[in-house]
Amino acid sequence: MKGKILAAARKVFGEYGYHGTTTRMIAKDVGIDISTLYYHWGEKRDLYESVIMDLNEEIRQKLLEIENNVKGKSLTARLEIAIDVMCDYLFSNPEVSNFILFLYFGKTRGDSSLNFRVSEYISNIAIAMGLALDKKYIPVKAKASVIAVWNSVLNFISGEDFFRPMLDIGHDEYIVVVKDTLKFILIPAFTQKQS
Amino acid sequence: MKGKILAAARKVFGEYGYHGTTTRMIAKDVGIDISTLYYHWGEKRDLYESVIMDLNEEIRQKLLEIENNVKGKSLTARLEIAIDVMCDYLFSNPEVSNFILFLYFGKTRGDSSLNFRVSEYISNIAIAMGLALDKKYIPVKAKASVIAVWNSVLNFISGEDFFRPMLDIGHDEYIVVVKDTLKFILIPAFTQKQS
DNA sequence: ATTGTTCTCCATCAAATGCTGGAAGCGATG
DNA sequence: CATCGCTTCCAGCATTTGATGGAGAACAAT
Repeated sequence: MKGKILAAARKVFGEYGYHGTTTRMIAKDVGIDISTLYYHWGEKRDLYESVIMDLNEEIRQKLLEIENNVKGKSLTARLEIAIDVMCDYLFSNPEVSNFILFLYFGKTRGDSSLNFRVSEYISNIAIAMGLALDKKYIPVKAKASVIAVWNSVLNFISGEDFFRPMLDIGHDEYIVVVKDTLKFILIPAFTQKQS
Repeated sequence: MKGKILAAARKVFGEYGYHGTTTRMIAKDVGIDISTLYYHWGEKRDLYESVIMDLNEEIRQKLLEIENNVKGKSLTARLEIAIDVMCDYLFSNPEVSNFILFLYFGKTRGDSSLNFRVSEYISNIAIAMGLALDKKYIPVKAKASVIAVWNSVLNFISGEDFFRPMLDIGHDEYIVVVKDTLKFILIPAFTQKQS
């Protein structure tokens, strides 16, 4: 039950954001009374933070998976694999990217400072992609590039409802276009001669 | 007064999103009673939609300005100008990009279908940048590329509080890094030989 | 001064929302 | 069966929040 609630919370929080979500919405989504929800998770904020921690772990795993997959490959191949894997994962779990974007851009009333551990990920990706040679010092440029890529992926997935009508294509084709566009833009950038 | 309220609403809605914003927060920001706010703008939703329309017009103007600036320039120069102008504008008005991102990714309780006229912009940019030759038919690839660029810009600006600490740099340097990173990634992509 | 218009605020309401107490269901154990 | 622990739900409380009515201030026109 705790798991079912957590999954529903992730979904609803991802769609409507923290303030846009009411505990009753989550409870209804699970099919239980609010009291049951409070019995298992306590305050709304606690549940919200639990979702964050849950997502943190899931994404860490996913990036680890990518890291293992790209070892020894060429830079182009590494980028392609990373884009494909992340897109497949996020398209299958669209609430994830939505949730993360809310965390990035939305303030939460009352104090906040919720920590989503992207920072470590960014560095790890930069190294895995070969953008940084020394683990001790990762250039600002490398980090910023990874952030840009990371965001591009999230945006295309979360913004599907918004962007797909503009392109006038179906869902499956959208996935292909997104992957192609990301590769089209990113691969030349990272494989160009460093100036 | 109507103007002051609209400006405050834009700011607060941009920070906290629709549901995260209360009419009292906006009124307090202006320094007036809520009743005064309701007197001028009626329902919260009306005020919200007014902000959207206001932003629509402002962005249309900004893109028009860019369009006029890039005429006759090379593709590389066009991209650089577009990135610089948009970054300068959005860094000076960070609530704008935040607001737009909320529109993209956040559902609003109750019925929604608020229309933010990005679709036209996307096509116009594609043409202005020379990614599409025929105004009648703009390739999906061109549109998708423009969307990716557009999103990248918004993300860097709205996510400054999130990303800047990762890079461990100051605000002014952040602006420079963002512009450079965008150019670093985008220019090679669009100037590469089409395959 | 009177009148009328516009604007602002105080007090307040009704609904929504976060949250809780207590009673009842239910399965395991004795 | 009786008891215990765990879980679920009903009913309700306190606060927040969207929204309004009415009284008064500011000000202009006559």
